[in-house]
Amino acid sequence: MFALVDCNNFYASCERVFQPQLKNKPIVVLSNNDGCVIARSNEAKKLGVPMGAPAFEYKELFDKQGIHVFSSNYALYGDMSNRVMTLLQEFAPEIEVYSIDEAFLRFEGMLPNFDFQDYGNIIRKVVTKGTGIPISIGMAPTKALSKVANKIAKKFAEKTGGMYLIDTEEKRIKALRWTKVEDVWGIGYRHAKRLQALSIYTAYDFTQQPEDWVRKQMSVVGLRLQNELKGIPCLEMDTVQPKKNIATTRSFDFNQTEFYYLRERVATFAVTCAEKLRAQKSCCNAIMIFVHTNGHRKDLPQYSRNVVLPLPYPTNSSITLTQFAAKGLEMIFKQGYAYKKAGVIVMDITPETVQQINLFENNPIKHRPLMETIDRINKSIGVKKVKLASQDVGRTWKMRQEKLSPRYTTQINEIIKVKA
DNA sequence: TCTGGGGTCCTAGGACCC
DNA sequence: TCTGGGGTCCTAGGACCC
Repeated sequence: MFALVDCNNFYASCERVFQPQLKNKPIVVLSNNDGCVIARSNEAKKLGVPMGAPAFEYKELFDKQGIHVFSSNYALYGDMSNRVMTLLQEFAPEIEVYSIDEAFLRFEGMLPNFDFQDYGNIIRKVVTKGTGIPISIGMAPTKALSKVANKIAKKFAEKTGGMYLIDTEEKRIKALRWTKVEDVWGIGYRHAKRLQALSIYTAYDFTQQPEDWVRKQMSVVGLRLQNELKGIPCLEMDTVQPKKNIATTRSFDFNQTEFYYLRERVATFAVTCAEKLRAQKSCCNAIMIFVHTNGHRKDLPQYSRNVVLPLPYPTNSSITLTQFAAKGLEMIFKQGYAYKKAGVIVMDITPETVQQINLFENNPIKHRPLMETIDRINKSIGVKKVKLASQDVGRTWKMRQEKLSPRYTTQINEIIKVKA
């Protein structure tokens, strides 16, 4: 038996934990730079705020309807997520943290008459009491079906109490007939359109299609999914593995035209990638740098390019990666364009312990003690206190975050105050 | 004025090997 | 009409997820 545990309106719920007066009030959370809506409370959804809505277009609605607006506070959401996941670990021998607000649990070794419904209710109570975050749970014999069950739990929260179990053939069929094909986990926009054109409207319809046809149209990915929906498990639990690519990319608050600015941004992105690599004890063997203009501005000339540079040896040194990032930027930067976004992606990641020394290059690991020291200092006195000179030492650059809430759970001076 | 930031997997085709 | 028969690796592009 699998369970999919999902936090309800996660970012909005995190904000609400520390501002309980916002219970039952509409809340939205914005993306970086306060660009567009990435999370909504149920009340905000009912008021007609769509996912991805540009904030500037909806400002009037926010004001008129008294919608509470927040900038993204990832320090808070990440910490709250860890708390939820830590509690969930107590309930199953295996857990897969699927995203910041979702986890699969796999149950094994339960007695034949084990009451999963009751167990799910207990998990909900413990997590909500321990963190303040409301959750929904779907349980079923496969991962894909537990996703379906979760959707039912959430959609019919009053009837289900936020926990739904698919444990009979009858319930499985009923659930699949209720699920629209475009809402199935693993069927995206494109496949949904194609399936609908062939009169395949529900998850149940999809399970009735011949296997070789599914295989041909949607590859083994689609076939696995079909089996999962039929109740045949094909998807394993994914334990935490080191990332294969690591990206740091940002849109700018305003268009940048100067090479000088972009070089600083790209250097900072490279440093962040290096830090992420060191945190997972990996090195990368290639680095990609990209820049592009604002695709929404049809009136401006457009330019978009990337370059992948192989590295002479595996590295996670901020210094080395910054140097290559600058070199890459020089290769692709063109004067005369208004750049809106840039990013650095480190690729071809290998474990730190496996070091192939290059015959013709100098000692590739000479930066390691320095990097360890920087990491240690930044950890003890606050992130990003020690920087490279190529970064924004003068703090010239800042993300727009006008509605940022305090980091209640990770900064001692921002901790919530309770008045006597 | 303003429109996010991450990830994964699969397939086909090209380039190469013997 | 005919033009071998295996392989591997890499990349771009497509599809999906949160």
